[in-house]
Amino acid sequence: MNVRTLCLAILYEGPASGYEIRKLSMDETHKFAHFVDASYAAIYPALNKLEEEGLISGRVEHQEGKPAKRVYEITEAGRKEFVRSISQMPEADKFKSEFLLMATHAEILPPRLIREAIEHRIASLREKVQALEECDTCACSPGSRFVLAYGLVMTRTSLAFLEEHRAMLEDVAGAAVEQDTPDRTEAAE
Amino acid sequence: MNVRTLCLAILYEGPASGYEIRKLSMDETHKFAHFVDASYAAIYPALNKLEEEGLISGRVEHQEGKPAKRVYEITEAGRKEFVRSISQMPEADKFKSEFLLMATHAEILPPRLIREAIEHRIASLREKVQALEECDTCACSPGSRFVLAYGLVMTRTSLAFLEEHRAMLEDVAGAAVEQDTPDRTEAAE
DNA sequence: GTTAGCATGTAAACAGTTACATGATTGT
DNA sequence: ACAATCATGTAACTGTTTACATGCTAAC
Repeated sequence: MNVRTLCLAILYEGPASGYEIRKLSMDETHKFAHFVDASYAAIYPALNKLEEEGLISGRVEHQEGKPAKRVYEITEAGRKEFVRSISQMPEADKFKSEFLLMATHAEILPPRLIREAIEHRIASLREKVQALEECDTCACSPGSRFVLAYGLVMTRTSLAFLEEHRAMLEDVAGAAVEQDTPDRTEAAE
Repeated sequence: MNVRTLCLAILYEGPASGYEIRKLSMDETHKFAHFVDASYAAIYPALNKLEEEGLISGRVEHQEGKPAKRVYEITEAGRKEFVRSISQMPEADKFKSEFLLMATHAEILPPRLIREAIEHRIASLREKVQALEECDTCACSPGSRFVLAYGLVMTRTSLAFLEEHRAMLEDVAGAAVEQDTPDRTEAAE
């Protein structure tokens, strides 16, 4: 998904400014967390283009004690365009994990690093589980409830797997590295 | 992860040509499937740059009945650089799902589309589970075994969740749309 | 009086894709 | 004859990020 669709998706829920869209796209507990996290430099031009196309309409809103903000609202044409853009057969999920890349190479990395990375990951997965558990599922649509429940199940599964199998990585960490001995050629090829 | 690191990761396992790296990066059952899928236009320049930097070295290999290929091998400096590049604390996993975006908005989409998307997803998840089950885990390192096992558990969980809760989406699909314009749907490719 | 947050935006750079260009060989 | 696979590569484009620029208010 691109920033354009992200903006439409968020504005479909209700009016927001560029700044608020950014905050929402970063909030892990928000449903859009499953999709993108965009920077301001991507959001503002996207909003301007969407307004040019008549898919959203903006108005300046003055606030006390804060700078004025430009609040956008989705138009009827925008709603149609959004529905059209999510009506194609979805592509397979895309997933990238630096942790799994590290895990694959546990043997050639220092045990300390592996242990730290595991602890770090467990901590952030626990945080995410907690945040998802605290979401008020009553407040949202059935579709969003499905997605939140899915996120919770997947995050719990990920956490449980790591807690159960962490020894698999910790026990082999550093096994294929000789620290002091210079020019050690590895046996495995 | 970027194409540069992908190339180093694959060449760390053994020599390969640009064409072969592409194939490996696309193979869902291969361990690198968890990381990136790069196009030729990204791989070839990356390989040239890595060779310039002395991190890999290439030689032309002539073949009978096929065009010659340029096979690259990782150098000692390349191995060091790869270890260095995966030694930073891993960032949180990145995940994008067009299916979940669609699911979130099940209410405003036609039931037919939702049903098709679910069937499609179930089919591809089943394929992935089967492919992962057929992987010969004995042949690979403990780190790779961990990653493969993780992939299998997560894929099975995703599949089970969808099979158990598909009704949640199917029952609400189209609930929030007025059929004022009858059957203006075009056949998707 | 400095840091943090609100708010919008631009310029330069980077990463990566699509489409194109080439050419050989094998199979239908 | 035509398509598919192997094999390498470039040009143009898209999308996105980093760093910068501005300025106002609130809190420490």
